[in-house]
Amino acid sequence: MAKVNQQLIADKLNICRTTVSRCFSNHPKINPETRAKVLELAAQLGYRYTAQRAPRNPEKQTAREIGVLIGVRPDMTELPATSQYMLKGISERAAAQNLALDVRYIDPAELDEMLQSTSRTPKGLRAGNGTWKGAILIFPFTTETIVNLSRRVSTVSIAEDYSQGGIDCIDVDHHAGIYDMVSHLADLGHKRIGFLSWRYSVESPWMYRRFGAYVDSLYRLGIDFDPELALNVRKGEDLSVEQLADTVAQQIENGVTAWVSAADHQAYRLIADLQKKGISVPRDCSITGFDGIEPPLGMPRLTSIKVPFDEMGVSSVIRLLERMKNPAGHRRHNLVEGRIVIGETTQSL
Amino acid sequence: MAKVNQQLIADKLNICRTTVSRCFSNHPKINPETRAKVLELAAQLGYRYTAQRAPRNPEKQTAREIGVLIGVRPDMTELPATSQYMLKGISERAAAQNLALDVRYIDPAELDEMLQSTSRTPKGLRAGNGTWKGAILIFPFTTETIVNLSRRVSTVSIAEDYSQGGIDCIDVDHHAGIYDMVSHLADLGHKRIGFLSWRYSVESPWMYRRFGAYVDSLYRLGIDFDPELALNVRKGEDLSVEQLADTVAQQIENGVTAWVSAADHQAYRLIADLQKKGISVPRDCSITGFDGIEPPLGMPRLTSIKVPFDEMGVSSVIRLLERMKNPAGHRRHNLVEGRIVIGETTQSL
DNA sequence: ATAAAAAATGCACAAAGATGCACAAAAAGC
DNA sequence: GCTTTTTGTGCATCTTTGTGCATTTTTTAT
Repeated sequence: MAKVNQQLIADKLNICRTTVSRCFSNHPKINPETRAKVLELAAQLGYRYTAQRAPRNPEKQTAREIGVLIGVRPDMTELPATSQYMLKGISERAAAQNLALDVRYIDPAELDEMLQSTSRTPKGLRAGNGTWKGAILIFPFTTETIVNLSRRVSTVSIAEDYSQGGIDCIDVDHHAGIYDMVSHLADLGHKRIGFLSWRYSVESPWMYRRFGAYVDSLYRLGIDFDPELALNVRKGEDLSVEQLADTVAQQIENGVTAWVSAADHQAYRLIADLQKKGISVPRDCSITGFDGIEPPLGMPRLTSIKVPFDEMGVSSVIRLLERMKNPAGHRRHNLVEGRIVIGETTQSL
Repeated sequence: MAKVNQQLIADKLNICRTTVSRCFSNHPKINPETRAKVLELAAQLGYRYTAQRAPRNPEKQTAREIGVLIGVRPDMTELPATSQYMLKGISERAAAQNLALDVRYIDPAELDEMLQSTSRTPKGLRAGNGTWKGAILIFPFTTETIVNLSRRVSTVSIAEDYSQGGIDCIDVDHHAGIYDMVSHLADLGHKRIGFLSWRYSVESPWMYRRFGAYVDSLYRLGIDFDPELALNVRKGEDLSVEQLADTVAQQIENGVTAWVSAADHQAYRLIADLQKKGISVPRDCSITGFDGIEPPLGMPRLTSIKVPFDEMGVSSVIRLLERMKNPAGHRRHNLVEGRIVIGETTQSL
C-alpha cells in the first residue's frame, strides 16, 4: 500500500498537493467544501498530520485570534450566569497561549444566516486582523450551523453535544456525576430509585447521557432497573411538568424512595410541586439533581453535582489548539468531572 | 543470547544503529513510528537506556522524563499489539514536547510491591537522570497501585477506567461507538436488539459503560428496552461462554434479530458457537462488536468500532502535561471517538 | 453588463523531517 | 595505563511539507 501522505490524498481527490497542505495548516483561503473533503479522506486513510515546527518567518507570527460564540436568543431577557465562568477559563488560557479573543453574543438564527453565504468568511465573522483560526461555541446552535462553521474553521463546543455535527465537545462528566448520585443514594439505603427529566422541544443529548449513566450505575451497584421508573425518557412519552409531579407522587406511594433528576432546575420545581401535594423532601423521598445551581429563595440546597464551568473553559481552548494542529483527527469528548455537593434533599432510609 | 545493546535492536528492526541511538537521546527528528518500535522492542528485550554521563553540549537542557508502564502479567504469552500503537502516539507527542520516555513492561504485582515501599522514589522506578515527572499507564493495574503511584507523580491511564483511583483517563468514546452500532442496526430495520458480554474476574467498567450506552441508544431511537435481552450484565448473573451462546440461540428463536456484543473477541467466539448450532451470521441474526481487532482466520469481519490507539497515546501525553501543571484540577475523562467499520456480520432484515 | 475585488488553486522552490555513514567520545574490561 | 565495546553527533541524502507568486474562477460593485 502506498504511503499515506499529502500527495496521496491530493491524487485521490485530483487536486494539487499544495491545496491539501493548506487544508491542514489552517490557510485562510481554502474552499470549505474542499477542506471538508480533504479532512474526511485524510481521516479515512488514517493520515496523521504533524505540523512542521519552526515557522518560516518568525516575525510574521501575527497574533492568532479565535472567536467565542455565545448563543443568545433575542427573547432571552437575562444572560445565563454560567457563560461568565466559562469565559473566565477561556480567557485565562487564551492569555497564557497568546491568543486573542473575539467574544460575540449572537442569535443562533442570525449566525445560521451568515453561514449560508457561499463565500468563505462571512463579513460578520471577520475579525480585525483577518480571520479566526478557530471558534468556541457556548449554548445551543443548530446542527446545520455547526457543520457550516466547522468546515471553515476548527470548532469546539462547550456543554452542548452535537452528536450529528461531528465537532469536539467539552462537557461535564455526566456518567461519573450520575454514578456519584446513584451510589450516594444506594449508600443511604435506597433500593427503589427512579429517574426523571423534562421534555424539551429540541433533543437533549445530555439527558440521554445521564439516563444511560443511571441505568449503568444501577446495574453496577446490583440494583434492578425498572423501566417504569424512568419518566419522560422514552420516545413519545411527553409528560408535562405537572403530570411529572403526579406520576412521581404516585410512584412514591408505590414504594419508590428516591429520584435522580436530570437537572437541578427540574428538581427544584419538582420539590415545590410535591410540597403542594403534602409530600416533603427529604422526609418522604430523597431527590438529587445535577448542575449545582444556587437554590431558589427559600428552597433547601439540592444534593447535586457542581459543574466546573471555568475548567471546562480552559479545556475548550486546549482542545481547540489541538484541533487546529490536527484538523483531521478523530473527534473528542473531553469530560471534566463535577464535584458532588451533599445538600438537604437526600437522607438515609 | 547476544548482548542487549543498540546494535541488537537495530539489527532486529533492520534500521541503522544511529537511529536507535537517537530514539533514546530524545532527538527531535525521529519518526514516531520508528521510535515506538524501538522503545517497545527495547522494553521487551530489557534494554535499559542510561544517558551518557557528560553530555557533549553541557548547556543542553536535560529533558524531563516520564514513565510509560505497560502492565503485562508473566503468564501472558504474547504481548497485545495495541500497545505499539499507543506508544507511537505517546512518542510522537513526547518528542514534540521535549519529553524523554522510559518505557517498561512490568508485572502489575511487581509494581505494587515496589510502591509499598515508604520511600518516595522506589529504586526500580528511578530513571537515569532523576525521577519521573509523570507516568502513563497502559493495561490494567490494581486500584491500590494506582493510588500509590498517583500520590508520587501525576498519572494518566489509557483505556482503563479506574473509577476508584481518581486519576485521569484517556479512553475510547464507548457511548458514541455503541450509539453508532445500535443505530446502524436500527437503520437496517432491526427492532429486537440484545446486548451481551462476558463476565470477568475483575470488574470491567467499560462493559458497564457500553451497556449504559446501549440502553440510552435504544431509548433515543425509540426502541423499547427489554431487560431480558441484556445478558451477563446484571450483578450475580454469571453465564459461561457456552451458556451465553445457548441463551442467545434461544432468544433468536424468540424473535431477537440482532445482538450488540460488548467486545470483538466475545463476538467472534459467539459467532463460532452459534455456527455449531446451525445458526448463521448474518443470515439468522446480525452481530456487532467493539474494538476493531483483526478477524481470526476464516472468520468474517465484524461490524465494529475501530479504536484509534495512536490518537489515544497522543492525548495521554497532552493530558499528563496539563495534569502536571495543575495537579489539583478536576479529574478528566478524555474520550476519542472510534470509527465505525461495516463488516460482514450485519445485514438488513 | 462589465470591471474590480476577492477567493481558490496550481507551480516552483525553500525549509524541515528522517535516516544512514563516518568518526569522535565515553564506558568497560583487563 | 591501553584496548575494545558502546554510544552520540555532524554531515550528506532523500522525502515530505509550507509559502510566495501567478493564474483562474467566483463574487461584488457600479
